[in-house]
Amino acid sequence: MNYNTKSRREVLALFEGGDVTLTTDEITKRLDGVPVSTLYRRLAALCDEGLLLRFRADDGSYVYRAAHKGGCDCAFHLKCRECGCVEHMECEHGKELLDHIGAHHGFSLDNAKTVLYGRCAACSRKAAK
Amino acid sequence: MNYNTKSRREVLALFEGGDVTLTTDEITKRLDGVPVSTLYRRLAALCDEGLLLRFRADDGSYVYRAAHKGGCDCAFHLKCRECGCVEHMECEHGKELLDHIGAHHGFSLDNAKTVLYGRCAACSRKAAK
DNA sequence: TTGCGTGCAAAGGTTTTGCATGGCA
DNA sequence: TGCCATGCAAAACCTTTGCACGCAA
Repeated sequence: MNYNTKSRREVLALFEGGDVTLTTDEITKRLDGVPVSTLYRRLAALCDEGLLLRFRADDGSYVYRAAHKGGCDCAFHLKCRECGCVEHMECEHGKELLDHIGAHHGFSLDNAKTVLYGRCAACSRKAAK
Repeated sequence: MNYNTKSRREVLALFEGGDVTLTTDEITKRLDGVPVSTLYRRLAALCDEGLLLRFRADDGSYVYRAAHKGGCDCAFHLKCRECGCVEHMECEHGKELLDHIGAHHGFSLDNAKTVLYGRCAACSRKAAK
């Protein structure tokens, strides 16, 4: 399974080199000519393989992100609701909270699925003007 | 605007008394007979008024929750991906992290929109068996 | 050759909208 | 009475699926 086909290569190429986060809409536009059914099937397969992660966007559509090899080490991901950027929060405070949530609240967090929403520093500055 | 109509009263009644979280599907079933278009319009209006909060569920549909008067004081909400329960995490650790995120990462969190996903204590125990 | 992948079109589920009518204030 | 709310049906939207054909291994 998982033949090395053209569409597979094209989809993966979009996510190369960095913390790319793409909506289904962006993917279909960049891969103009590829039928959506193929895209959905390929994206789903890549998620199954663990190469991509899939989230629900606020508008109900999907958003995909490349899974970091070996798993992302970040405690949390901070997504700006204005510019859409995603910050990876890799600091001790965050990791402590993860431990605390597990130890004191009995809750094991799925941090591949967890995104904190808010407004990033840049957009806060813009809004303050 | 916002007349005190039958459907408005019925929708609000569902959210009375506690931390209720309802999917659109549950709402339409409990209010059998009310057309979905009315429900969607009323739910949207109640969100605009600030009485309800609206989130995307994993299946792409909406989930509604009563907005606490004066805003929910919890640092975070922990949602179990198995049983669907939502825990309000009101502890100093969480609040410290909120402050830290603001102070050190320049990120102002919108905690009405932020939900941490994982597995609650009860479901973890069940899974361990 | 075998079996997954592709393309097209049709179906599925949830949410939104148009329009005429009904009901609150 | 004026204006918002309601009901019904149709549309919009994103995603999934069926089926015959194509292509990688």
